[in-house]
This record gives sequence, C-alpha cells and structure tokens, in this order.
Amino acid sequence: MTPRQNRTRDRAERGIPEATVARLPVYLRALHTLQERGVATVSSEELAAAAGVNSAKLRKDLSHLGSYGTRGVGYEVEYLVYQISRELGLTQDWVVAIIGVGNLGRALAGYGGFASRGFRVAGLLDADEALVGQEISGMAVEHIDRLEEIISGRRVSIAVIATPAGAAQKVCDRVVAAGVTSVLNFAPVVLSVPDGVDVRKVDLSIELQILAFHEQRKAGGPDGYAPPASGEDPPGAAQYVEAVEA
Amino acid sequence: MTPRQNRTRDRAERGIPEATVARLPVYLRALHTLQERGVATVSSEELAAAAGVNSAKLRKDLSHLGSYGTRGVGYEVEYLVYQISRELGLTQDWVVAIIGVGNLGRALAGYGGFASRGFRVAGLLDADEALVGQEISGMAVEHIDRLEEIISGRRVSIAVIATPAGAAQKVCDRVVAAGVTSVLNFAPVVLSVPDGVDVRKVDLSIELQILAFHEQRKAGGPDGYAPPASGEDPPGAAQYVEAVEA
DNA sequence: AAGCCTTTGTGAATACGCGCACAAAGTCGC
DNA sequence: GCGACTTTGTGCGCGTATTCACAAAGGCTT
Repeated sequence: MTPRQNRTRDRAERGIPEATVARLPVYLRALHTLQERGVATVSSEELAAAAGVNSAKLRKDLSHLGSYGTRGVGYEVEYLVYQISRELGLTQDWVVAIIGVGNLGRALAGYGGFASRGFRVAGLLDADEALVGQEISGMAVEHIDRLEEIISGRRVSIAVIATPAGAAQKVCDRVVAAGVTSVLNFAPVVLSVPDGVDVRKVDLSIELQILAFHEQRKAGGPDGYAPPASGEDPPGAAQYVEAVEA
Repeated sequence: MTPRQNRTRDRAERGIPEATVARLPVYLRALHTLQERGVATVSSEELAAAAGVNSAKLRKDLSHLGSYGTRGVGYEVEYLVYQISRELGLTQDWVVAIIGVGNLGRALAGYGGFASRGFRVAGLLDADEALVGQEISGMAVEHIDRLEEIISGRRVSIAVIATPAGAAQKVCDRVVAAGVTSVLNFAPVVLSVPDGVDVRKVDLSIELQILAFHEQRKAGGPDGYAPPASGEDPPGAAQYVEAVEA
C-alpha cells in the first residue's frame, strides 16, 4: 500500500509492516491478561503461545518497535504494554461516533471493548425519528441531520457505520466531508473514499462464506475434494439463480 | 497453510489461494447488485471497480475457478454468480447455531445476511436462565446445557460464538467435541482448536486499534510521523499502565 | 470474409510475509 | 569472576500475493 516510504528510515521508527500492526492488538490483549495475573516477565515463547502465533514471528514483530526484550530473560510485561499501546496510539483518547442504531449499532454502543481501550463513544446517530431521543447504554440517540455538527463539534475522528447497506455510502461521504479520516464499516458494501481516508470492513456474511468454503472441502473427504465439475456445461443454465437468491 | 496438496492437480479444481477465497464473497455481492439492476454482462474492469480491487487480480482470481469469461465481451453475470456460489459451497444450506444471546448475539440473530446466503440459524443458546424461552427474531432461546443434543440433532456445522470472553474457550471445546468443524468467534480471545477445525475471528476492538494506529500516523503530519521517541527511557516507568487500563 | 477492436487469461517481475536456525547478548549458579 | 544456559534479535531461503504487460481469442463492423 505504501511501499515508497519504507526506505526513508531504516526499520523501527517508521514502516511497521501492516501484518505486524494487525497483530499488535492481539499481543496487547494477551499482555493485559498476564498483567491481571500478576506476571511481571514473559518470554517470546509464552507470549506467542498466548497470542496463537509463532514465537519467531512475535519476536520479529516486536523488533519493529525497538529492542524491548532482555536476552536470557524475556520481556517486561508492563513496559511492553506501554510500548505497544503507544505505538498503536492508545495512550491518547479517540472519539468515536456510531451511525445507525439498529440491532448491531446497539450492540456496538454497549460493547465494553470501546471504553477499556481509549475509545470514547461520543455520539449515536440514526435517521429514524422514533429512535431519536431514546437512551441506549446511557446515551441519547441523536438525529443524523446533526451529523456534521456533532462530528466537528465533538472532534470525532473515527466513525463506525452500522447503517443498512443502502445508506452506507452516503453516510460515509458525509462523515468524510465533515473531517473523519478513519471509518469502520459494518454495512455490507464496498465504500469508496478519497485518498488519505482509512476504511476497515467487518462483514459477517463474508466470514461465514469463507467458513462454508472450507467446510465444503472438508466434507468432500479428508484427502481432497473436487468441486462439482468445474469445466462442464451445466444443464439448464437459467434456473441456477434461484439456488442462491433470497 | 496447506502447501503440500497444491501440486496434486494443476490449478483450477484444487488449491484456490486463500487470498482469492476471501475475495470471492465480495465479487459475489457485487454481482448480485448488478443482477438486481438487470445487468447481463460485466467486464473485469467494471466488476473490479465495484469490488474495489485491481482488475488483473480479479481476472486471476476468477481464472482459478476456470475460464468463465468471453474475450472481447466479459463475464455473464448470472453464470458467474452460479460458479462462485458453487465454489463457495452456497448452493447447499449450512446450519448455524449462535451461542451467547447478549447484545451481539441478538444482533446476529436478526441479521438478514444469514438467510439470504444459504445460512440457516437453527439454534440460539445461552447460559442465562432468564433468557431461555424468550423469543428473539422468531426463535426461542434454548439452554446451553442442551448444546450437544442441539448440535448433533440438528446437524449444525457452523457455530457462532458470541459469549463473553471467559466462556468462549469452554463453549468452543464443547461445540468441537459435538462435531462442529467451523467456528466464527466474536469473543475477544484466541481460541485453540484441534487440527481440522477452522476458526475465524471477528474483533471490533482490534479493528479500532488498527484504525487508531493509522490515525495517529496521519495526525503526525502528511509526510511522516515519528512515534514518540521509541528508544528512550521513559521517566517514571511505573505509572504508564494507568493510561491504557480500564 | 477480413480486419479491427475489445477484453480475457497468464507469464514474468516484484514485493511481502513467514519461519528456521543461529549468533549475539545477557543472566544465574557456583 | 567465570562458564553454562537461556532467550532475544535477525539473516536467509521459501512460498504466496500482487501487479504489469501482452499475446491469444473472440465479436463486430464494414
């Protein structure tokens, strides 16, 4: 994605691989668990096991942040928690707005994982007049007409889109226009955004379909499944649509 | 993950790359949208744009399923929908059980994306006696004690874990013991499962943290952000824990 | 019927990520 | 104070993924 800037500084300090960034939160969670148990020091082997990764990978990931381990001993849990938190930007607070207060939006509003990691939900917005004013998880739902005002007024930097698919792109355009540069999208659509805006997608249906693919493989026998005749002309090409439509 | 079986047959028919599998559902969704609009034929360029990927990548992905395009014309939408659906295993029905009926479980139970893609929710389970018997999205919540009976009796092949973190591993062990080989995990823990069982994880908090990382970079200036002094000895090493704890 | 134009399918080059294996570095026991 | 032992940090090779660029293939026009 950003290949050119990787040679400006040489490792640590700049250019942490995307794959590493994606694992840091996992390490962080494992470290928090260790911390609760009162563990002061952990080896790469132990932490890797807790995080479900290879220990060499863990060490390489951590080496991108600097040399925070002690050879022969391991890593100091507390210090590592701090370093990873800082690298991820969790030592500062991030203001989040949730747009769309359906079932999913409600679940997100009540999700404990927000507050505990420096994410503060500062707004719940919906287009449904009947919802506006209702209180969800101790916060009143506001009308989406006030989106721009809320986003800039409360310095929202991350927007969580939990609207129906049809509304998502329009909402996205508006939050971006209002200054948001990070979007977490739960709507089942591909959002298009200008350069400089990050979008991450969470899509239940896609995850299930990936599982179904592997499940189908497994069902075909342990040694190898051949997908149903993939070079043939299926008889009756017209009616196969029904099989997958709602 | 499975490198040895890739040479048994030569491309198509066997060994679709994991990265490709992960994109097929995206293509499928884009194709459904086109279908609703009455589009009969689509070029790789158009479909790639709709799916948010490079067109060469799209063509290579599709080539793993076989040669379903016509040079000079493009792909027949309906036929491609069928081929991808079949490859993903969506031409058959998959029986899903949702374990944990909190906010998130409720949202999942009501999620339309299940039914519309061949996923049938056949059970909602929870440990809370107060919830058992309640109806959620037209389905009665059942007690988790009946998990084994429900899973084998109703031929559940995919388990969705939406329990609190503390309960997830135990629930996972039970569903696996009962015969489930595909798990979609929403609990913020790393599940360990025996070989042959697939686990996919959806984790809101991790996604937010990844966004925060990039947001922090952007905030440091358009040309390059240097993370706060990553080789230094921070003064007062003891109190930095508070910054990220609940 | 022939040639032009569009679009696929893929070879080749490049970038990226992973994991092994080991040297360097530091601790701990004696 | 020294040697043995542990564990980090990383060089290296391998496999996968991505993208470019183009030849092959097919339709369409004249």
